[in-house]
Amino acid sequence: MANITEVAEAAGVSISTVSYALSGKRPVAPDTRRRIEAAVLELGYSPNAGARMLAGSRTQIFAITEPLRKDTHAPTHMAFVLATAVAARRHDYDILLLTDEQAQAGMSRVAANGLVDAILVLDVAPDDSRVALARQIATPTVFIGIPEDNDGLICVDLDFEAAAARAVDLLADAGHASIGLVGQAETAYLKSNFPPRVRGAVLARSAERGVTAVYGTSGAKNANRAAARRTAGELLDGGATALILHCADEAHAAVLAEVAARGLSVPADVSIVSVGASFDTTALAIPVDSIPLVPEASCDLAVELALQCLGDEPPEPGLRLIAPTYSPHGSVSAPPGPPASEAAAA
Amino acid sequence: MANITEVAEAAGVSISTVSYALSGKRPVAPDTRRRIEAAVLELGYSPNAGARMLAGSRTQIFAITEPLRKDTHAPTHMAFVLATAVAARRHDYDILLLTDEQAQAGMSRVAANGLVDAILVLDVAPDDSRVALARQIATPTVFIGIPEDNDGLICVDLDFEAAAARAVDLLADAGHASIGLVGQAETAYLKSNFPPRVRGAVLARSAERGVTAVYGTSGAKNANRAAARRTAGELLDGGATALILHCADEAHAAVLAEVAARGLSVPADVSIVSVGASFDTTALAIPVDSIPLVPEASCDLAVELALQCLGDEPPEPGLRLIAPTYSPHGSVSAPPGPPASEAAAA
DNA sequence: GCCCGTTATCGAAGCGCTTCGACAACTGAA
DNA sequence: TTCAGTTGTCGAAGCGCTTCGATAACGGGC
Repeated sequence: MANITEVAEAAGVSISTVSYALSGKRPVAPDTRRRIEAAVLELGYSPNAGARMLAGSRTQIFAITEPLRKDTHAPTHMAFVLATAVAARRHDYDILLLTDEQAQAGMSRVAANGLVDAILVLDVAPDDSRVALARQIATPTVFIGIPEDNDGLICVDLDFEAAAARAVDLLADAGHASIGLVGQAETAYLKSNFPPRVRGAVLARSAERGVTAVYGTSGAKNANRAAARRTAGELLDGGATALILHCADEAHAAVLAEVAARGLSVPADVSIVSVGASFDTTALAIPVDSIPLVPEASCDLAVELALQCLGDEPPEPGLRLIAPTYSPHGSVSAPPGPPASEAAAA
Repeated sequence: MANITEVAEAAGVSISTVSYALSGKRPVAPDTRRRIEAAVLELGYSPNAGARMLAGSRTQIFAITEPLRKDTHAPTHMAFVLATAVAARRHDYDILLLTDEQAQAGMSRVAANGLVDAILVLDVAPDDSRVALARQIATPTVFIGIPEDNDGLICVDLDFEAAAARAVDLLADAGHASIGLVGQAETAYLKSNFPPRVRGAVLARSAERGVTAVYGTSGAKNANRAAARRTAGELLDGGATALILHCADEAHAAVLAEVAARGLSVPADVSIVSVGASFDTTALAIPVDSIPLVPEASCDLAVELALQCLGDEPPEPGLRLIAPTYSPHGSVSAPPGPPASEAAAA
C-alpha cells in the first residue's frame, strides 16, 4: 500500500500537486498529470480511506439500516439492498450494512463517529422506531418507505395509492363491477408501511368508481400458498370477476393455480392485475399485468437525495412518490358477458 | 460531534489520558476515569472513525463480498449475511457490503485503500474468481464455503460430506436398502460449491454401506415445486423407501405434498432426512429430521478466524469443516415390512 | 534522609490526506 | 518597460486520534 508521498517522489512533484491532480480541484499541467498518473499506476496507489475521511469532509460511505428480520420477505428486501448498493457505487459510495439490533444502536453509532455521510432506511414500518432516531441525529437520513409519522423526514416510495387506484381504474374501465383484492398476511399490515396503503386505496377508489371491492388476506409465511388459494376462491365465489394481487411471488402462483383448478381462463373469465410486485410477473404460469414496485426507481432517487443532503442546498423534507407504471401482459379484459337469458332480456 | 479535546478539557486532563482511559491500554486513576466517563457521557462523545483508522492500525470494519445474484436463494444468503453481521458486531466490527460487480472490483478497492481489516467471502462458487484475488491482496480473507482450488486459503464450512454420510448411515442403520436424494437444480451444481459435495458423499457412502442411492434434481427456481414433486415421485416409483432432501424450503414442502398425495405416511412408509437446510424443518407440514446447515456456526468461526488473522499468530491456511449435528423429529424409522407373502416365506 | 521503582499523567510525534495561502514564471495590455 | 492577471506548483497547517517516551509524585527499603 503505497502512500501519496511515494507517488509524489516517483513523479518528482509535491504531495499537494498529486492531490490536486487526482481530485481535479486545481489545474495541473498536462505533462505533470501524466507523470503522476504513471506513478499511481506503477505503485498501485489508492488513497488511504481513513486519511481521506479525516482530512476531507466526506467518508464516501452510506449506511443502510435493514433489520433483516427472519419473517420478512427475503427476495424483495435483497432486491432493495442490491439496488441501493448499485446506485451508491455509481457515485463512488460504499455501503455499510446495519442489521437487526444495529438498526437502532448502529444508526446512533455511525452518526456519532462520523463513519458515514448519510443513512438510508429500508424496510420501514408504520411506527418505525428509527424515525425518532433520525430526527435527533445530525447525519442526513433518507427513508425508502413511508412511516406514519413522517413530519420533516425525507421519504421515497412508489406511489402505492396511485398504483392501487390505477389498478381499480383499469378494471373498472374494462367493465368490471366486482373486484377482489388478494392482500398480504395480517401481520404485514402492522409491520410494513405499504400494505395498508394499497388496501385503503383499492377500497377508496372502488367506492369512487361505484364498483364493489372485497379484500382477503394471502396468509402468513408457511401457509402462504394454501391461504392465497383459499382467499382467491372465496373472492371468486363472492362474485368477483377481477382480482388485484398484492402479495408475494408464490401467492401469485397459488392464485393462478386456483383459477386454473376452477376451469376459469385469464382474462376471458377472470381479469388479474398485480400491484407492487418486485418480481417478474411474466414468469408466472400465465403472464400477469403488473403495476410493479421497481426497487431501482426508489433506491436511485434515495441515493440522489442523500447526495443532495451533502451539497449546499439540501432538499426539502417531505414525501417523494414515484409515479406507477403499467405493464400490460394480456391478463385484463372485459368481464364475461351476462348469461344468455340476461343478454336476451337486455 | 464532540472530539477528544473537548472531553479532555471537560475532564481536566490531557487527551492522551482520555485515550488511555477509553482504551484501557494504560492504567488510569479511578477518580480520573470517573471524571472522563462523565464528560464522555455528557458530551455524547464517540471517537471519530476516520481518525481512529488513520492513527490506529484497525478500521473495525470487515467487508463481506456477496454477489447477491438474482438467481440465488435469497433467504439462505440473507441468513448468512445476517449471521456474519451479528458475529462481527460482537467484536465491535461493522460490515461493509460488496455486491455483484463489486465482489470483484470492490475487493481490490477496499484492500488497496485500507478501508477494512479483513474480507469475508460468501456464496462461494466452485471456480470462484475471488480466489485469485484473495491470493494477491494483503488484506486477510476468509471464505465461507469451499472453492475447488483452495490451496493456501482459509475456508470455513459445514462438513457437507460428513452430513451427507451421516444421513445415509441413519437410513441404512434403520434398515433402508434404497435411498433417493432430492437435490438441487442442475445449475446449482455449477454455481455453488456444496451441492456436488452432498451428492458425491451420498452416493459414495451408499456404495460403502451396500445400499442403492438414486439422485434427482429439484428443478430451477420457478418450476421448483413441480419439479420437486415429480422427482420425489420418480424416486419413490424407483423403489426408494427413504428420501434425503437437499433442497429449498418449498421443495421440501412439495416432496411432502407428493408423499401425502400418494397416501404414504412418514415415517411408516417413507423415511425422510433433510441435509444442509438452513430453515426450520419442524415448521413443515410434517416435521422432518434435519442435519442442518447452521449459518451462525460457519459465520461465527469465520469472524473468529478473521480476527486471528489480525493478531500476532495468524491461523494456518486450510479448511475448517464444521461437524454436522443431527436433530431427530420422528421422520425416520425402519422401512415398511415386506408384504405378507414374503414375510411368510421368511 | 536518599535512592529506586512504581504509578498516573502529560507532551509531542506522527498516521496520510485535503486545502489554503504564497509564490514563481509567464502572459498581454498599458 | 512596468504592472496586473493567469497558471502551475509548493509548503505547511490541520483533521482527531494512538502511542511512545518523559516526568512528576509517591512510598518503601536501606
